Amino acid sequence: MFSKACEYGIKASIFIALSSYKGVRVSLKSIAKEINSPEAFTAKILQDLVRHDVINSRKGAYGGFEIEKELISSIKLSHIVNAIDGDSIYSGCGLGLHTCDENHPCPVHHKFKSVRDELKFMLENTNLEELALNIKSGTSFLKV
Amino acid sequence: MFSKACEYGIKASIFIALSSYKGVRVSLKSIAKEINSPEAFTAKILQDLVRHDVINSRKGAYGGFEIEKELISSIKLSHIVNAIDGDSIYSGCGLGLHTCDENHPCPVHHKFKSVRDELKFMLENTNLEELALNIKSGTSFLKV
DNA sequence: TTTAATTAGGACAAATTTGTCCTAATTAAA
DNA sequence: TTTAATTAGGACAAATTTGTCCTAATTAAA
Repeated sequence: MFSKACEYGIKASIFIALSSYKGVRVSLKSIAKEINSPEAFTAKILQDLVRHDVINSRKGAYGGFEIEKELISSIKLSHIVNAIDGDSIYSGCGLGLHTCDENHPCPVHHKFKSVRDELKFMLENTNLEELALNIKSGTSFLKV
Repeated sequence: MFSKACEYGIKASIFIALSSYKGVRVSLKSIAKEINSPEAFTAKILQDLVRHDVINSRKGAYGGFEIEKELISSIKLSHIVNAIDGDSIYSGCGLGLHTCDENHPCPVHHKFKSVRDELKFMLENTNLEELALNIKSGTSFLKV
C-alpha cells in the first residue's frame, strides 16, 4: 500500500510526537531503534519530513527531532504520506492510465472511487495526536 | 496501489475476455497494442495468469489467449490481483509490522480496517464480465 | 513435411526503491 | 576554544521491479 519509506516515516513521526509531548527531542538513533528501521535510510526520510515542515530538527549535541506540542494534533497522516509518497495513492488512476476521470474512466474507475475516497478521507482525518496517544496507552504498537 | 504488472494483467484480462465473447483468440501482440503495454513484459504476466488458470493460452499458428465464455463472469479482480501481486494489498499490515492484528495492532490498524475491507470486497465482487461489457459499450477505456 | 506464426521461458539489462558509508556542518557543554 | 554528539547530504551499493532479447517448443495450414 505505502512504500517502505512511508511506513518508516509514519512510525517515526508517531514516536517523535510521543516524545515531544514529554518535551524531549529524540535522536535518529533512538528513533530507528524504537521503530525497528535501518538508521541511515531513516535519516533520509526524516530529512524529507523536515523539508516538508512535518517535523523539526536540531543539529549538534543535544540535537534531534521534535514536533511543536501545539501542532501535533493538526498534523494529519496525509501530510506525512504526501511528503514521502506524494498523492498518487488516492489520486492517480488505479490502472495507470494517463488521463482517467469521469469522462474517460478506466475500467475500474468507478469501482475504485469509494475505496480511494475513503482512504483519502481517513488519511486527511487521522492526526498524529490520536496515534501517539494509542501508543502511549499501549493500545497499539510501533514494532514487531 | 497495484504494481505495473498487475495493472497490465487486469487490462489484458479484460481485453481477452472481450475478445473471447466474440469467440476469437488474441495474440500477445494485439493485447500489448490494445492496452499500450510493453510486449515482452506483458508476455511474462500472461504466463503468470495462465499458470494461475485465470486465462488459457494456445501456442503456435492461430494461437493466442482466451477465456472460456462461461467462466468470464466468475473471474473476479481478486483472482487476477492475487495471481500477480499476492494478497498483501488487503491482508498484511499497513505499516509493515510482522504481526499486526486485533491483539497487537499497528497504529493505523483500525483506521485502515474499513478501507482494506472495502478494497477486498470490491476486488472479490467485481468480475471480468462487467468490466468487459463497459469497454464494449464505450463506457470505459483501456488506454490513454 | 515444410513453413510461418505463435507462446514459453531463460538470461540479462535498465530503472526504481531500499539501504549503507562517509564526511561536512552545526551545536552545546566542559 | 575544544570536544563530543548530532543532523545534512553526497556517493554509492544491494534488492526489487520493470522491461528486453533471444531461442526453443508448439501448432495449424499449405
